[in-house]
Amino acid sequence: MPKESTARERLLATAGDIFYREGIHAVGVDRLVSEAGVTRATFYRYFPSKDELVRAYLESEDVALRELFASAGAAVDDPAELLELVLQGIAADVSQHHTRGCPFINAAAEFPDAAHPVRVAVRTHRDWFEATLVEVVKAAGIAAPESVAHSLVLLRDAALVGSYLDGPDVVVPSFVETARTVAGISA
Amino acid sequence: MPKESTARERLLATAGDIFYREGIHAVGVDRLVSEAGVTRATFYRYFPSKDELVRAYLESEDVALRELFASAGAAVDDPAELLELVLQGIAADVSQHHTRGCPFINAAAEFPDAAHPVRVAVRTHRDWFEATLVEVVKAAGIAAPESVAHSLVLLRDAALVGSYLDGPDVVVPSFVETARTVAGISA
DNA sequence: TCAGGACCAGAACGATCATTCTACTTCAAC
DNA sequence: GTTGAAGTAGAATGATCGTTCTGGTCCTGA
Repeated sequence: MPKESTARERLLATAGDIFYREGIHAVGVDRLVSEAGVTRATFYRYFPSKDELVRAYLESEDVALRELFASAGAAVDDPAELLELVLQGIAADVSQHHTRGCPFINAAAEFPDAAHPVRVAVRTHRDWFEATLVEVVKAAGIAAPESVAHSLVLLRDAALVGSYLDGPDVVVPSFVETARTVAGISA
Repeated sequence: MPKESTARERLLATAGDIFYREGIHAVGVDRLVSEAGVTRATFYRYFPSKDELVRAYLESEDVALRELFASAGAAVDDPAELLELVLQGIAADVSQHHTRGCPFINAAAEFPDAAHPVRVAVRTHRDWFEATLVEVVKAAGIAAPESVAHSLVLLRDAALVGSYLDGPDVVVPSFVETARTVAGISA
């Protein structure tokens, strides 16, 4: 009953699944359309190219995280509590949801050209994430918020990658502890 | 004058360059052989498959880093000084040499199957690196060396990825500072 | 009723993929 | 002096790549 096309949504959802789990250059259009139950013609009706679907996939990941932050910000009043919630949220995401690394880092590994739309989407996401973290850290009244936010971005990258390659059990406690140290929060 | 084949060496060197700079699935055998000045027949004389060349590429990266650590260990006596040298070495490597991220992390992004030879090479490398860091940290007389070494592995992952995506100027100082904090070393 | 858009089914495009093959040259070793 | 390994050149394999096309079905809105 959706006025918005269901074929496009299925395509995007399928792409999100498969691109993340198996890589981007490794999966072809045939695979995508057959998995989404859609024909090639329909694919090219909604996306001018495969690259554009890749970009849309990253954009939807970006949107999902922004919404997560927005709802977390709305649910919590105390800024210090929000920071703690963010750290816990990252830890949970890394152990349960994003177990194959960071979609943006993985995509960047496959797209060396920084001017490519896919890389622009990565850049956009990282800029937003960094700026958002600066706000959260600043609101929590922590000194040198830019520097701390930088470190937290680094640590989240590391947590995502490390959880994929070494397992969350080793990495997540290390992430939480290091993040608290950097932010100057006592356990 | 080398008894050892020069064709194989050229192939491996070329693969190291191109795989790192452009990704793995993105470059074909045609490209590799033409860039190395070698024919397809010669390629398949030395490597049973492209995947095997990928594995050999990662192995050579692994060997290079082990040699770097070995020579650093031989050049320095004071364990605390060695740890500092390792941190500086990572910082330098990240800003000057490995500016397209971590070869192992990038490869893992393209090879989702943990049992694949390429992923086994990644596993081997990370196990060695972690164990080596534990030794260095322990020798420096730092408390909880396993935990600290874990954190340093994470931070190096983050520095490599972050330097690629955000630039070394932002990331390297953050890496050095956070690493010193984690290791309990004063500036 | 019928026009038009959304979608399906499937063939076809030229290009490129990894891999294998034949045929010829070069050179060192026995 | 000959055998054989190492290499070159380049065609050929079948599969898959991203993309386009033809033709038909279904459903909705005017």
